[in-house]
Amino acid sequence: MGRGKIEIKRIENSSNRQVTFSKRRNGILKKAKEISVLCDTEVSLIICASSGKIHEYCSHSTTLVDILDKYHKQSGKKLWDAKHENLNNEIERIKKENDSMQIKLRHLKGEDITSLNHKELMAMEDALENGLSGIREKKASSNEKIEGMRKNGKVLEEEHRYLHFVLGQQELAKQQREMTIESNVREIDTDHYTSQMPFTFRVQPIQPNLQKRI
Amino acid sequence: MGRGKIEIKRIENSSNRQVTFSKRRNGILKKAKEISVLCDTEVSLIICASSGKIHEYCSHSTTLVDILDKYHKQSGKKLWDAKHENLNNEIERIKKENDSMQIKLRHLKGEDITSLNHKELMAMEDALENGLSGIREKKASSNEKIEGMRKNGKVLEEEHRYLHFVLGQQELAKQQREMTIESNVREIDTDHYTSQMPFTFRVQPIQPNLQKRI
DNA sequence: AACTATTTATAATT
DNA sequence: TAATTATAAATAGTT
Repeated sequence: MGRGKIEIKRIENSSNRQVTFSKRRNGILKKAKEISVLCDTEVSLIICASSGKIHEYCSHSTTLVDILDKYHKQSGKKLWDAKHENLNNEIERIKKENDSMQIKLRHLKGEDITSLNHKELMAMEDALENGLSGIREKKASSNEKIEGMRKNGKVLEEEHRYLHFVLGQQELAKQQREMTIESNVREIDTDHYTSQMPFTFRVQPIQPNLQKRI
Repeated sequence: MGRGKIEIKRIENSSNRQVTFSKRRNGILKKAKEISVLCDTEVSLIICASSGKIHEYCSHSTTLVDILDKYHKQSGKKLWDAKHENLNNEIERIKKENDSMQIKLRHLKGEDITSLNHKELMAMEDALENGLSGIREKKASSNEKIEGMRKNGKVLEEEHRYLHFVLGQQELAKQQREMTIESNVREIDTDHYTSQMPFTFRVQPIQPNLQKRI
């Protein structure tokens, strides 16, 4: 039906093929709708375009699943069995993997080891020792870091308190100076603060090897 | 397309409807085949007649399941039955379990432990120590058992060799007796064997505390 | 089920 | 890419 009769075989020219696809797709979708309405029947039409897009018609008042159910019952063909079988195999495979890991884990925890032979026990011992040394290394470095942070924190805190103290003293001195500027009171110097300061506020050298020159 | 234009609505006359169904069904099946060949596409057409009979077309080089698979992926609509869904869920669940075990195993082997915090490291260390002590206990008892078997084996071997020796001597004595029955040779007694026997063949008491009465 | 007048679909063209 | 048109194909009503 067109300007010329065509042979029903793959259209090699790709843009022609695309145009024909578009026209005939609309045509067949319309036909599907018409037959389902005119004859009151259930129709499912699925067309997969080479682009990957899917065009579908499913008659009103039903669903694809309903139609497939009917198809299944009537044809006796088991559409899903192959699929189910594959899924079941997959489950079987993963479960086995799971079980063997479970056993390994139990062994590493020292459980159920009666079944192991001497060689296996030796291998296990090696693995555990390796793991333990790894863990201990990690833990040690982590402990060090924490300890380091703690120490550093303490030093900073003391410095902080000392600075606050000095600041407070200077503030006090300033006030006194202002109040007694005419009474010729000697200025309080920093050495004086230090000698007044409680012991805990004196900064300890961070590097104990570097002694303060007295 | 026919002697007169028709409105697209259910044909009330049942025999007319049946005739139209038959004609249009052939028409659309032909169209489905044509588009799939001309445009090289996958097509599935399912028509459920009111009689209950199902008419189907599925393009060459594919199957309904394939097409439905594509439909499923592309549309995201759930075509699968509950069983299918369950199997998929099960796979998902087991895979997750698998992954977490894999991670635990790696941790126990001392790999990928940088992500662990201090508390987790402590727990891991405990687990490894437990495992190790279990393994060592087992290994020790196994070693003991092997040693025990080895010792026991040696003793039995010696007894065996001794018994062979005695048997050989008795055989010899019998032959000599037969050969010299008239020459009045004194019978060789068991004490005599023992004194002739090399030292290694003398049975050592298994319980050293039970001394042989002399 | 076959026929055929007419509608519909669409291949080629614009 | 979309509209047009000449023609093939489909089919509604008839026999």
